[in-house]
Amino acid sequence: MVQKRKGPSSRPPAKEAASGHADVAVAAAEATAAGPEQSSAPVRKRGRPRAFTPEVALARALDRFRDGGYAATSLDDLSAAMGINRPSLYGAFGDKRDLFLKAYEHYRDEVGGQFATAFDPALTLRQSMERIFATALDVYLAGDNGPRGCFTVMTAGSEAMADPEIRGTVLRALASTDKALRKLLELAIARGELPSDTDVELLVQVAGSAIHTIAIRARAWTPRADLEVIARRAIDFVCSGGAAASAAPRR
Amino acid sequence: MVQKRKGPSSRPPAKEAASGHADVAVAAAEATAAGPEQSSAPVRKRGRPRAFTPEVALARALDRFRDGGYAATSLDDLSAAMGINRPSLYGAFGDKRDLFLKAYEHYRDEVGGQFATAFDPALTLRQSMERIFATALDVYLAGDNGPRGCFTVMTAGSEAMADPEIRGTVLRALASTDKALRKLLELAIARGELPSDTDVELLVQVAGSAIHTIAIRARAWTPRADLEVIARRAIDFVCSGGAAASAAPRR
DNA sequence: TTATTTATGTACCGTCTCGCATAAAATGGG
DNA sequence: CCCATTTTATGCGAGACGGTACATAAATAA
Repeated sequence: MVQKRKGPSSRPPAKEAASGHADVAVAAAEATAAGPEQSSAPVRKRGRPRAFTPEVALARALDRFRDGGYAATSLDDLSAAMGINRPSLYGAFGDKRDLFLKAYEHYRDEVGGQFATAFDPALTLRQSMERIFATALDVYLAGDNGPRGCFTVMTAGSEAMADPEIRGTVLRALASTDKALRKLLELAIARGELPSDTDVELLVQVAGSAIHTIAIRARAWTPRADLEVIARRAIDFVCSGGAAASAAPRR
Repeated sequence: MVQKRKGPSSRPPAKEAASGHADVAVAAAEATAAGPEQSSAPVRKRGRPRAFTPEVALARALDRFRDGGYAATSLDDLSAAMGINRPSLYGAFGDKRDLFLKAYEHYRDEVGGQFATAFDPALTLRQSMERIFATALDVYLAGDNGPRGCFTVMTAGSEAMADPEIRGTVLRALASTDKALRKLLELAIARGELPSDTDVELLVQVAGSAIHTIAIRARAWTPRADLEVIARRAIDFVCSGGAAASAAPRR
């Protein structure tokens, strides 16, 4: 956590260094959010307790960032949406950029969890593919003010170019999806669902890029039916193994 | 947040209504940019001449918008980069949002022109595909401060959700690319470069989504060689006609 | 109880934001 | 030559921006 920005005498890092693993204990709290007062650890911390649950506050912040992006979302917007006054917000999550990074990680956990069920090895290849794209459509089209799209794609388009740390998270997210798709296809080959000479990288590319094009088009309010056509083509193509990858090129 | 519409008494539209086709005459100037003083129309307008060329000023503005996006680019940034003080800038292009839209149209003309050579009917399908992706890589990886990516993808991720007019331009750009690819493939079929039972929509999707995934990854500093691999796969796939589209699905 | 620790709410800082009012400068028309 | 027209530069102003002091409130430890 080098974080070159920020002037001297930054308090939040000092707090982390002083209280040690306090943040870890808080982060261990499950997102189930059963009751507002019932925290995870039986040991109560020393001072005045927080009036908010960090998990749900982060989710609220994420909503705002997903709607407008980093630059267009002000701390006032965030403070209002999270129900936390700015000084508390700053004390709990650091400055705006820190909050953005934490919200992004929250997104990765949340959406990663939604996609995880689609990659369940108990499913057939086709079942997995159907769920992957069904989840993608649900995630990308949801939103009170309009389709929120894919946060990784949004962030790649805005902050990833100039900010190395944010870029790192984007690259990690992209690589994670590629890897999951590759593993899924290799498992399908091992099971005999796809022929052993399948061009895995081609199928990974077709499926992954279909997700990206869906994310982009969703943000522009492309009707769900149109996106489903794109998804259907990718699913059928992958599940057919690329329709004879061993066929000789025609020219 | 994208700032509603603009209050009453907006001057730039009034000026357009008064001076009539002034903007059209300026817009008709070729982008060749031969000399700074030699304007398009031989008739000089009445008042004090402009100290800048609208075309190159728009190009400068576009550079800034492509680097940081709409919200993160201030009018001071734009004013400095264009070499135009804010009031002149406002008088010539309207407010920030108007300037963004005009810069976007400039981008569409410029990049559309670069891609146009790739869609020359005199080229073979493979030659066209090679040029399309070579152009995409050049355009998306260029930039003094980092890879600028695809402006349409960037704008889809940021402003397109909440601003209908910007969204319209994004949708037009997306549809334009799809249409050009479709036409290219249909021509290839008519010439016998691809079999008549080729699944055109599948190939359009694979090529178009490859462009999108390249644009996204480029913004995150993915090495050019990695992007070339993606391009290569899309090119070979399309030029092989999808490797037997008529093959029966395996399951 | 008292001390300590942590979080909260108000209020504020300096800076930047966008847009515009104003007046000077540069051209063509009469 | 003077006027009309258009663009230029200076600079202002109301508000939003990110970030922070400060005093207060609420909890635990001694």
